[in-house]
Amino acid sequence: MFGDTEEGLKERIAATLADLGHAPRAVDLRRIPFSGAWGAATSVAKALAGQAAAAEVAAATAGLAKKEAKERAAAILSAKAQEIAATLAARLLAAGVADRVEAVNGYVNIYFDHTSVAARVLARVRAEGDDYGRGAPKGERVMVEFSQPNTHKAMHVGHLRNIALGNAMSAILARAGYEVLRANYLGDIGRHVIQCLWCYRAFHQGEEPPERKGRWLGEIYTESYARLHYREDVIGFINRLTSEDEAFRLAADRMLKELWRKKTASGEDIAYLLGQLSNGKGEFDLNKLHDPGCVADLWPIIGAQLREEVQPTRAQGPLADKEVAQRYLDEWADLDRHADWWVPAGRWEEEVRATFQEWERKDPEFMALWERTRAWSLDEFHRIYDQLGVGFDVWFYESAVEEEGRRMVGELLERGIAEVSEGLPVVKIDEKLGLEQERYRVLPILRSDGTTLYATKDLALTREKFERYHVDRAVWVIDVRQSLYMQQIFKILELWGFEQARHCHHLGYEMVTLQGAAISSRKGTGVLYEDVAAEALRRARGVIEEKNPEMPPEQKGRVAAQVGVGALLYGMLDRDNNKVLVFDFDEALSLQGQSAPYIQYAHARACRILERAGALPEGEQDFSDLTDHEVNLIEQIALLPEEVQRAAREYKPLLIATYAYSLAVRVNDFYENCRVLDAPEPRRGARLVLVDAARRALAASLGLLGIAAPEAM
RNA sequence: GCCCGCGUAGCUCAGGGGACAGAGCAUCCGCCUUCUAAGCGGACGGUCGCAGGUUCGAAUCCUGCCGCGGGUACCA
Repeated sequence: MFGDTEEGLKERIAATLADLGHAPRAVDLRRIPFSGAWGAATSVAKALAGQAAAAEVAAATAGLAKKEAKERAAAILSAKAQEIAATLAARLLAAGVADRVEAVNGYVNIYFDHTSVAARVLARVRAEGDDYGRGAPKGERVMVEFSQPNTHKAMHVGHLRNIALGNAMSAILARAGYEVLRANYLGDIGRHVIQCLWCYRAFHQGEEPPERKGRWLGEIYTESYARLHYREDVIGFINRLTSEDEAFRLAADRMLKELWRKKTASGEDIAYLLGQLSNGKGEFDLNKLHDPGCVADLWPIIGAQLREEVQPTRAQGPLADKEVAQRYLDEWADLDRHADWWVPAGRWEEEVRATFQEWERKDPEFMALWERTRAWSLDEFHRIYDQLGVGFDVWFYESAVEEEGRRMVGELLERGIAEVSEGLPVVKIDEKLGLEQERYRVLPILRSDGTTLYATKDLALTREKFERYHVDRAVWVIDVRQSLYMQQIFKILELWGFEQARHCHHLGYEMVTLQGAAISSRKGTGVLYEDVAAEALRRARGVIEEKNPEMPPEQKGRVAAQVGVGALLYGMLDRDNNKVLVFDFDEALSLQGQSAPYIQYAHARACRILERAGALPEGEQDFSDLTDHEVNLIEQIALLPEEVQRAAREYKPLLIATYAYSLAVRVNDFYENCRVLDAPEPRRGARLVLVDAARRALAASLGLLGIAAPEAM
């Protein structure tokens, strides 16, 4: 907290306490929490008071009621603490520890000499320049894997949280002194890709748009999901309907008579349907029908019944709850738009499996299609990374680790780490670790049909990280829901003998939701990154036009991008990663208050002062008679190096996000209260040096968050 | 069932043993002849989910309970 002086200070306090006859005990040090007061405080006196006054307290409170006794004890202890603090403070002062040492409230406050500490801090910032805050090299190589988008799917704002966290974490670790490798791992194969390509070939071959093909592919994926789940959705709908709508149940008999007249359904199926539609249990199961096709004929009859419930034409019908019926009618209409899917849907799953086989046997035609469409997605991803200013050192692809994954499964089986259970290779982790209670459970590492799982590839890939990239520590930025899975992977790697596995870390984050509903690219309920970013840039541009119309148009565009994207990124970083983030468009795009633009603005203001001032003054400046505004700012600037270390240690970019904001608050406070350019010398020179240091600290902390620091806004 | 996370101002969130619990948004009032007002000052607003415990001291640590979310062998 106070650099090299911290340990020394603690030792001197401890020695002084020993001198005063107190038993040895740990000495705490913290910052004095008052504005304008800069120094270290210790609460040892409070702790010592508890022991020193124990007997006195016991005597004074004997026989008193609990509440009274407590108040009495508190009074005695607080007086005792202040007494010890006062003695200690006097000794420290006499010993020349500092020019000002005071006992306040039982604390001992050791005040820094503003002038000399300010000079030291600002000299350090100036000497280190753009490297201010960089920690000494740790000699450890860390790989941070993040982003991991799936090709053939759209990028939505949920993915942005991952990118923002991973990018910031990488920057923080790098500045803290680690050698960092940023890795991306693209899901370019798997069920989702096969599904998308099946849908593309079956329904959209040759109709791709001239641009934004990646996005279009995402839409195809969403459609494939809807198609493949169509029957399930219909059955689910019927089950909910029959359990909730009594009028509907009572009409079952009439509806099935109508179906019977169509003569398409067998008597057995009619009987089954009648039972399911009228019993209200919601257990209708498609597999129990001889001919699922009859549901297609029943479907319009269901719709007619719901319309009848909403707007009765027959007087004698049972009374329906119109609100419920209307809700179901709306849902029916949604599903009815794709009524023609029902019959062919029966063979789609089969078609998808066949497509999977094409991949497995590397069918040339299929491979060509896969590569072509994959490139569409990759192009789009690269555009997004460029806009975000995110770069990667290593690109991994799921498609490239499948084979290695299979080999690895063989190896794990041979070594007895994995075993075949219930027809597939698994690792019984708890059993292998000899744990009595279930904790890591069982992880399947290959499907029973021999196709690979995510775990298959992940295990193989991680081994590659260790062996080929020689990383000492691997960090995964992934959804918290993978938390158990990640622990399983770490344990398996440990069982496998990888020492590095003990230092691996899962940087989990909670999901991004949309007013309660989870974002899902399967269901297409996401807010696409592209759309949000476009709007963010548009709003930022609007503010620039208003505030700074003189700025050259080319610069306006650049700054709008820096501000808009910055606002989005900051919104992803300024809350704890294990808190659900409800994405609010206006809040995320806000350009005021606690936000990236606020911090960027403080930076731009500092830049403007420096620009107008010309060159920085050379030599030592006089930092005597600093105002509270200046002291508070310097104190915050001085904090950056340790905040970087803490953020790296705790895997918390949030710490930097909060730090940057408080720094900007202090810069603005300084700006409002302290004139620089028209201040008399030597004050002017000293303040210019301070502004320069503040500017560097702001730029550095924004950089750690992956956010640009424009010089003008 | 078991495991993990969350619960702090009207809303969104910081703070995770210490000195009066802090921001932003929202609402209201004030500040641009002075280095960019994307700013600044002020007002309003809190039994820190509940109950015990540990401690000189608990929003913070421990236990139990309540509420919400997530995970729990062939999804990723």
